[in-house]
Amino acid sequence: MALKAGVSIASVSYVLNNKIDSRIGKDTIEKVKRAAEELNYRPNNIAKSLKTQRTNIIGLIVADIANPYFSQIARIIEDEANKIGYTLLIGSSDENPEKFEGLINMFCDRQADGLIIAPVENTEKYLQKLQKQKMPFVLIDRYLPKIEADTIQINNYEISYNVTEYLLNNGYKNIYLIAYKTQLQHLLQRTDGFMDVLKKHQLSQNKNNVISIHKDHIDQEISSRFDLLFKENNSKPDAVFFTSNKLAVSGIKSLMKLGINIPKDLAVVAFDETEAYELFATPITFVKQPLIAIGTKAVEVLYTKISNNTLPIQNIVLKAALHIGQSSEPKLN
Amino acid sequence: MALKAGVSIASVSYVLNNKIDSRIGKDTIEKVKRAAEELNYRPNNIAKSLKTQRTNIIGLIVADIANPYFSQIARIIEDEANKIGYTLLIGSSDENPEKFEGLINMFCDRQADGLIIAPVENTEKYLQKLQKQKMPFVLIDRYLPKIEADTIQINNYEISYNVTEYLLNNGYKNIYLIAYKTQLQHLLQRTDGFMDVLKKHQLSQNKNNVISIHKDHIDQEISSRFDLLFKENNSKPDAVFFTSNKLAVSGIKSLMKLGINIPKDLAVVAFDETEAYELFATPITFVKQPLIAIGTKAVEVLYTKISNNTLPIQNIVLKAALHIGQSSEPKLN
DNA sequence: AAAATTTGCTTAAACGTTTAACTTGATTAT
DNA sequence: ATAATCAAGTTAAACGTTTAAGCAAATTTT
Repeated sequence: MALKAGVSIASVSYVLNNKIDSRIGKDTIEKVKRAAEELNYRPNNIAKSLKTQRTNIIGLIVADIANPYFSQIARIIEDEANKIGYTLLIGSSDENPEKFEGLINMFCDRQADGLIIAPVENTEKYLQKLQKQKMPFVLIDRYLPKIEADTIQINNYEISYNVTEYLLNNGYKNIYLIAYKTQLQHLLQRTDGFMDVLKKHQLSQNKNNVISIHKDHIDQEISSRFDLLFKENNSKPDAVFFTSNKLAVSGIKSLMKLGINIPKDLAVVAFDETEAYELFATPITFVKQPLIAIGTKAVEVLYTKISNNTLPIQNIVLKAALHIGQSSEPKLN
Repeated sequence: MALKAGVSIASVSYVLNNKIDSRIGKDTIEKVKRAAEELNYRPNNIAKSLKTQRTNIIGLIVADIANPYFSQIARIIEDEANKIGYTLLIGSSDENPEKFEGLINMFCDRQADGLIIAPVENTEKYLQKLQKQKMPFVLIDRYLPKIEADTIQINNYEISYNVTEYLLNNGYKNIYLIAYKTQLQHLLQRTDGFMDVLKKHQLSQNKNNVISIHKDHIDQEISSRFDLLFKENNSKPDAVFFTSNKLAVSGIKSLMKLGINIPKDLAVVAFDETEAYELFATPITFVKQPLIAIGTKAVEVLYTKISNNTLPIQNIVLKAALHIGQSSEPKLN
């Protein structure tokens, strides 16, 4: 390239990087640009990265890329990253700590400039390792109490509290929460919000209004719990609140099999969006997370962190909204 | 690292890359391995790539990563790539030639070792550029007639032919095909298969049994076409065959609004899977593509291409299967 | 007119690996 | 005893950039 333009290798670099502070003559600039055009020249990013110690790569670790919640977020983050000149590398941990570690290592090996992470349970040590190596990162969706780091979260407790109040106000008395068996704080907060409303209204005798499902056997467990719940004739639920889209989809399938009419027999509220809701006969009421805000904030916070790793930690909480459909219409008595 | 082990930088390289052909003593191997362990040493891939001219990166360009068809394929390809030591970089063109070009450039700039591509219309020139630069690539899902390249496809014509015959055999007489307005061969083949069955059974008077939808206005166009079709009383369809999952989801939503009962009033067959079908009241009959085979074959073919770019071109055709639900049950008269 | 500064460009080191070529000492073959 | 071979390691060039430092010529300042 340099010889094609008939100038030094350094001049090429200065011109192509617009380093106008270093003084390059107009004709040299012309020569280089024309040669670059003609040769279809594209600088070698590998070499550039080796020298500059920056790759312009952001790594994203999601829990499950097949889940529309994460694939949507990934798209948003990709767009935001591109806007500021970064390439996004995506990995899916599938909630598996080993796979999670593998991804962390992969991103470190590829010298990502920073990471956006939805952490998995029991992965504190890997995040601590990142902190030791001064790899900038931002946690999204979840956080780990032992890790002091930048986070983007939503108001899980509050929105869950509000949803439960909303159902009560609509006349539902025997509300069940379908949750995960988990230690993940953001999910526990959803349960807490629910429970606190029950307590407040002295309905807390029913601690067993919370049904906890193991993430690896969603269909089986929901199906068998629902069979029991809706076949015994005392104390049937009149509303269920699913704390994730996967639980909701599985649960609704189960309810269809049981021939339960929504909302006549049972009100339903779900968490998160998925296209699947749209083919269900009754428009589903669901908690809509501010995905765009989450994605843009995550990139923004990470970018400031990459630029200056000594900045104080930010813990950003965004508000989710309740999107009201017909699945939770006021109860008719 | 080298000084930590007390050996030369070269010895470290030999040991860590298991270059046993070069003769390294047992104690040196020990020293290096222990030092690597202690320092938590991870070789710099950037430098490695600069020297070796290989990045161990495979790029994947899909048409729409939010579509479960492509996100599934992406997961499969990622797993396959990892198995053979490659990292997968994913990009989504959103059927936009400019974005497509941007991704091609990005992958070239990042020095991917090879690309797996679902090409967009009017992108021949970018693929030709790749061929000129000797960048190995494999086309999936689609192909461009002007481009001689390795491809993985399915038997689009045949499966569409079979689906149409199947509907006829089930007693449906007035079948409509919902297709895209497009020049993409694989989609045209689906239309051809459909039309050829109609012709064979002398039902071809109705060339307008094919409804072509512009990809950017799916909901509006389907909705208005269906409004017309099902409100006029002569020649109502008794079956529709959607040639993609997006068309199917949109179409089924429309049919729900129109209060049409499936399969009593209308049989439905879709192309490709999506979780959304599962929440629909009637289990949907759909064409199931062999996603795992597509993904593994794509990686396999690409890998042989990377290893030896002079090998002859392969055009692999895999078979799709019809997954029969209740949405296309034999017609009751 | 000499000194100082500015302009325009080049030189060369560095980034962290890989790998061919080399060295040195030990062993084996003649 | 000498030559040839082998084993175990080191040296140094190279990959394609960036960028500090250097240098000459032109311009400005004194």
